[in-house]
Amino acid sequence: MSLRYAILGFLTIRPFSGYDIKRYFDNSVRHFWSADQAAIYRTLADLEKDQLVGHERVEQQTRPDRKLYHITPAGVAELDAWLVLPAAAVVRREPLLLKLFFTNRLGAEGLSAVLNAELGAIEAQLAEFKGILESIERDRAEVLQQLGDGDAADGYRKVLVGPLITLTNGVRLGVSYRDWLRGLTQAQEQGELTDAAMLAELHRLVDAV
Amino acid sequence: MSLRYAILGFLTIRPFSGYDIKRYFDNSVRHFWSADQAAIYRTLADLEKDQLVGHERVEQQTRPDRKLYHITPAGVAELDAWLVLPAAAVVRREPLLLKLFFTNRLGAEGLSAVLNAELGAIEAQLAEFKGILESIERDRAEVLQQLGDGDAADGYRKVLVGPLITLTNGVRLGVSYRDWLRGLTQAQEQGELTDAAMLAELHRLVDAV
DNA sequence: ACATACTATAAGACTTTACATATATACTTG
DNA sequence: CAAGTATATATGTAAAGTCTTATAGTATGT
Repeated sequence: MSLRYAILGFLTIRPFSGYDIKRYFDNSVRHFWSADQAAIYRTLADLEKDQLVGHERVEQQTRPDRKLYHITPAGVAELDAWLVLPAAAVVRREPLLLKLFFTNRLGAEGLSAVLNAELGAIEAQLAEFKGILESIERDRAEVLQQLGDGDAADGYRKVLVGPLITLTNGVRLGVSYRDWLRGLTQAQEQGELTDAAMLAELHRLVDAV
Repeated sequence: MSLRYAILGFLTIRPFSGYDIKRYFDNSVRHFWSADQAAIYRTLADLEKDQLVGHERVEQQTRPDRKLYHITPAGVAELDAWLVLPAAAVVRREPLLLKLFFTNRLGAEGLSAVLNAELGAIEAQLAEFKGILESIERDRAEVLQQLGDGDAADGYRKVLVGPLITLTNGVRLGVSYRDWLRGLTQAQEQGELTDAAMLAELHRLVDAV
């Protein structure tokens, strides 16, 4: 369960409430990590039981009190130990690929419907990435102007590298995915979605590896 | 739960036992779908309860009896209805990206260790894809020679298209993933794993979209 | 001779994730 | 003014998936 580590990681940036963490997830790492709100609150409770995080109650007049969680030294140690471990193999389950695996049962109209729906989804995601990039740059310009040139600015820039790396992954793989879908659509339109044509393409790809 | 549909799909090819299905999963679709052995047997029982599949007991002297499952007309209808639906959005959870998101805590050695482990894994997978392609081609040549030129051969070739499509996806995305990892390794070696350099690369990528 | 792996199915316990709902208040929008 | 959205935490429950163990014979390798 790496949700524990995801939360510990966020808490190394600064203290957060459960509600904050949920929003942070949804805004910054949704394309490679998502978490249920209920799971976040329960995991925070677990982490606290293990003394990896602690919290202070922050009273609010107009809203329910916030529980502002912070990471403990033991929590930092646990996180750092996990970070250097090779990443666990991921179990993938992609319903679209499953559908395409049975293309022969889909029929031409069914196939183009499925492909078009997926193309729309990936294009929306690429647009979202563009938005994320822009918002990161706006933030960065603002923060760097405030901080000037010093250790604080250096620290901020180092923290930025990780999010930028993952964003690069999203954009690169997203583009490949879109191109693959476009290729399929085109092949279908030109009646080239045959075993022979696919095999030829695969050879091109594999030989270039 | 699309495991139901995955199994229904396989049973449209020909009857299978639970054991067969598990092997089929592991050999052909593991890179985008995996299933637990216990889950397969339970799902087969569920599908039978819903009368979407049936089975005959095949006696064996040397081994436990096989239950050879076949799909029913109701099962085919259920599968075909699912196939044309737009694919459900996938929830991704990628531990590697989570680690890289917190690159600033990883340190240089930790980062290269994690990147190298992942590079090894993806290169092994690409090699596996190459092997799958070769085995498909061997099979194809053999089967087509047996079948000659007729409806049976046409049917076989149509069934092949789906697997080839998903394999193309695996190879294309795998190559992109590997190139992304290589880029990171190179950038790190050259001390260019900075926010400014990453932002510049992201701009190149996003502008090309 | 012994250990390991393959064929074949299945039940039990457990973990993880998802979905719904509860509570309480403020602010916005039609 | 009603409905919806946002803030903030928490519980209950169902579904889905994983891990372990059981049975039982064969085959293969060391």
